[in-house]
Amino acid sequence: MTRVRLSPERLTRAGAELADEVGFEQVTVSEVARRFDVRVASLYSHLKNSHDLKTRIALLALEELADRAAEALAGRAGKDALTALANVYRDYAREHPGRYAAAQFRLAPEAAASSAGVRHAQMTRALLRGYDLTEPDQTHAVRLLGSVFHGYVSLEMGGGFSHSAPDTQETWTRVLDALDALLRNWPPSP
Amino acid sequence: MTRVRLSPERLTRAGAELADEVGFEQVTVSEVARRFDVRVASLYSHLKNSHDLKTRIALLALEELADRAAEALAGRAGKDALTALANVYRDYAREHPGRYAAAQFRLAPEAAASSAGVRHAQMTRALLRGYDLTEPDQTHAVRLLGSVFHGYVSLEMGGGFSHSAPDTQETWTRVLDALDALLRNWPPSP
DNA sequence: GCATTCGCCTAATACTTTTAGGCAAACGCC
DNA sequence: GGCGTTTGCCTAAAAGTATTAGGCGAATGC
Repeated sequence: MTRVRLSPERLTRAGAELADEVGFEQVTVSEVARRFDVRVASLYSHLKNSHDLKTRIALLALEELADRAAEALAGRAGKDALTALANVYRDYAREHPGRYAAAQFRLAPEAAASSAGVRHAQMTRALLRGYDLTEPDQTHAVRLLGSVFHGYVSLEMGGGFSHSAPDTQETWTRVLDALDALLRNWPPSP
Repeated sequence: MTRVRLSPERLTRAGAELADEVGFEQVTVSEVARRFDVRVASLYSHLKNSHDLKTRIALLALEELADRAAEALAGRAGKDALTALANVYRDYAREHPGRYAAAQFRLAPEAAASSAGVRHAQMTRALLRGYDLTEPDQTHAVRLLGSVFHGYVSLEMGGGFSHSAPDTQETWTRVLDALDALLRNWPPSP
């Protein structure tokens, strides 16, 4: 029997594909083993445990997402940049629902700190340079944008906006218009 | 041996408590059985299966949340109502993290349609009567508010706003200020 | 008090997760 | 090209969860 050449990276990629097919919740060490046609126990030389696999998938998704975001922001500013960044999240979630769910996986604090998660916050800050916000309002705005992007995408994917009129694409466009208007006209603190 | 008097309702409540203690993901038919000191198989006369248990917990959470929202909105309007409704979600998530996670459980379309989920949308609509929005902008605004509430709460709970300055309470207040300003000054469509 | 119902039990099967220890393929070296 | 070492995948086994089938006794109703 020739060997299969497993590695944490290959297992993670397979896990990510599996997540997109059946959902992140259903990702299982056993199923990944099955896909490589090896015994489950064999994966445990490459992965600490099931949680480790999920963490790695989450980190992969965060990186991919951050890479896409960086590319989308390059050379854009203002509303153009806002729209581009927002669409990165929405499109990624549509193309890779399992990975997107993985990106929400609760990471241990140290893992989170060294993840691409921080790049995301930095990029949203970069976006805001096109608007006229100073601290602490800039941080408030970073958090608001993160909330809207994540909240919208997650409700839309979850069927929260049941396919009723008006269609979600229209809402998405108008929400981005509204956010742009809000950022250009951020209310002063009282 | 005297009987324990199980029922779907009691099992659901126990499951909800379990969710708040260990997380919705970790809710297991076996653990619920353990809490009633009965055999796992005994639960299957009251529940179709594990998925059924989770669905029931989700429906319970949605109802509780809708009840709280209805109470919070009673007698309030405008920004007062906006703040009250927003705090219902945030407070519920803090008091009952497992139930809040359950409320995001993907329901089958028919279950979703007959759930309290629709009440939530109606209440957000009611809130918007205090602002001057007509269709389809009202629907866009309903979706925006849902996204912000859910997105903010979920990121905050997930540690997304790593305990850095400024604190999340301040951001929350300013975000609600910003949303109020936005709703009072909704940008016309282009 | 007795018959019926129905609720919880035992038993059994099938997965998934995880650890321990074995054997042979692959690699590095002469 | 043979030889030893490493190491990668295997078998074995234990523990936990999900689920179904069928039994027996407690609760209920007359």
